[in-house]
Amino acid sequence: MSTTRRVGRPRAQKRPESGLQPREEVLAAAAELFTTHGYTATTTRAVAERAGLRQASMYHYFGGKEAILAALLEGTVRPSLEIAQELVSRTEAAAEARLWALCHSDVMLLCSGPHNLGALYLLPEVQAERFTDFHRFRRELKASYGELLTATEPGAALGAEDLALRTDLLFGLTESVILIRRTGPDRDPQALAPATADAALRVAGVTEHALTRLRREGGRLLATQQG
Amino acid sequence: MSTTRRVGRPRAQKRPESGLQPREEVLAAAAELFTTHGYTATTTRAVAERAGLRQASMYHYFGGKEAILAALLEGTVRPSLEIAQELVSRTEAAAEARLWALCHSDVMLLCSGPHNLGALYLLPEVQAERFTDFHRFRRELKASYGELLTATEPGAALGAEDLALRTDLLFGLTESVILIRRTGPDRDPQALAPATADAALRVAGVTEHALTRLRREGGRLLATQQG
DNA sequence: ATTATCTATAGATCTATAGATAATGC
DNA sequence: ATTATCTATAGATCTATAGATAATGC
Repeated sequence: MSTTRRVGRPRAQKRPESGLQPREEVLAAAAELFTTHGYTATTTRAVAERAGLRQASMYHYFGGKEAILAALLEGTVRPSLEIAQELVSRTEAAAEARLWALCHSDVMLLCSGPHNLGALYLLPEVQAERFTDFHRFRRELKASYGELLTATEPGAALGAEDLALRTDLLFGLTESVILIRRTGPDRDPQALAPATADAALRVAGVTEHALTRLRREGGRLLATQQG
Repeated sequence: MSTTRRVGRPRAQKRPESGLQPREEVLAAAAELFTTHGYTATTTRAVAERAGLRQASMYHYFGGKEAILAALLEGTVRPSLEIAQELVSRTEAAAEARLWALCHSDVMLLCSGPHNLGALYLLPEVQAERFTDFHRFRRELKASYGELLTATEPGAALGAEDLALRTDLLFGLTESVILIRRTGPDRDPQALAPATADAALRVAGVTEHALTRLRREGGRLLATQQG
C-alpha cells in the first residue's frame, strides 16, 4: 500500500483532504450549499467544484440534482424517527420523561454536524415535489410526539382538538432550533438541548416542581438508548 | 365614469379581477409564488403572468426581482415591530400579560392574509444577501421579546445566559407557527393564537394558576391597541 | 408630452447527455 | 473489460435592457 492506486481516469483537480468517499463528498458539499444558499440557487457545478470533481462526474453517483437532495433529506430524518419509535415503546418509563428525552435528542441531532441540516426541511422546493418518503417520515415523527403527549398526565386531560394543537406547538418548538441555529450558529447544543426539552415539558403542562425529577429521569433514558 | 379610462398602452391580456393596483398585484403574485416555490425557483415571467402583465413590464414598478422580495419582507415585519414597541412601552400592565399579547398578535399576523408570508423569512436567499433593513427589524422584534421576558417575575430570577436562551425559545415558538401553517394550512388562527401565547407564557415559567388571569389581561391589552 | 405597456433579444447561465479517455484488473 | 473520470455541448431557460407603441392629458 504505497500511494493509493485507484481505478478510473484520474481527477483533473486534486482530491479533497477530507478522506470521504466521492459520494459522501458530494453529499457534504451539497449539504453546505443547499442549507446556506438554497436548492435552486445552488448549481450542480458549485456542488461538484466543492467536492473536487467536474460537474458531469456527479452523475456517476446520482441520477440528478433532486436525487442528491432526496438522499440528504432521508439521512436527516431517519435517525430521529428511530429514536422516537424506541422511546414510544419504552412504556416502563413516564411519558413525560420520554418526551423530554425525545425532544433533547432531536435538538442534539439538529444542532450537531457541521451544517444546519435541519434547514433542508425549510426549503420551499421540498414541499410540492415528490419527496414523499421524507414527508412520511416526518409525519410519523410528529405522531410520536403526539403519542407521548397523550400519555402524559396533563395530556390525558385534554380533548382531541387541544391535543392536536399542543402537539403542533411541541413539534414546532423542537424544530424552531433550526431557526435559532440559523440566526446564532454559536449556541452550545449541550445547553440548548436540555433548555428546549424543559420548555417542551412546560408547554405540555408539567409543573416546575415535577420538572426537576422528570429531567433527571429523561437524562437516564437517553443514557440507556440503543446505538 | 364609464369604463375606466387609463393612460398608457393597453395590456395584452385582460386585467385581473382583483381590483388591486398593478404594483400591489405584482406583490401579491410574488408573495404566493415565493412562499410556495421559493425565490430562485420563481421566475419573473411567472410572477408577471399571474399579475396579468408581460415580464418586462414589471420593471416599470420594481428595479428587479430582489426589489420585489425586499418590499414583501419589509411589509411583513414592520407591523409586528410597531405593535411590539407599543406593548413594551405600556408599563402600566404586567409584563406577562404584554408578552401574551405580543405573541398572540404576532401569531395572528403570521396566520392572517391569503399567503403564508412568514415563510419568506425561511427563504435561504434572504440570509446572505443585502436585506439588511429586514434583518435589523427582526433583531429589534426579538429584542422586544427579550425585554418583556426580563420584566416578568420568573424572568427576573434568570441569569443573562438563561435569559438569552429563553428569549430564543420564546421567539422560536412564535415563529414556529410558520411551520405549523405550512404543514396544516387549515388551522384556525383564532384558536392557534391564544394557544401559542399560552405556551409562550408556560415557557417563560408562568404557573397554570397565574395563566388564567394573565390571559384575560393580555386579551384586554390587545383590545385597547393602537390602530 | 407623458405614461404604461408591449415586443424582441443579448448575454449569461444551468442541467443532463454523449462520447472519449486514462487508470486498474484479470 | 471495467471503472471513474473527463471534455464538449445541445437545448432550455432566465433576467434585464433597448426601443417601439398605443393610450390619455393638455
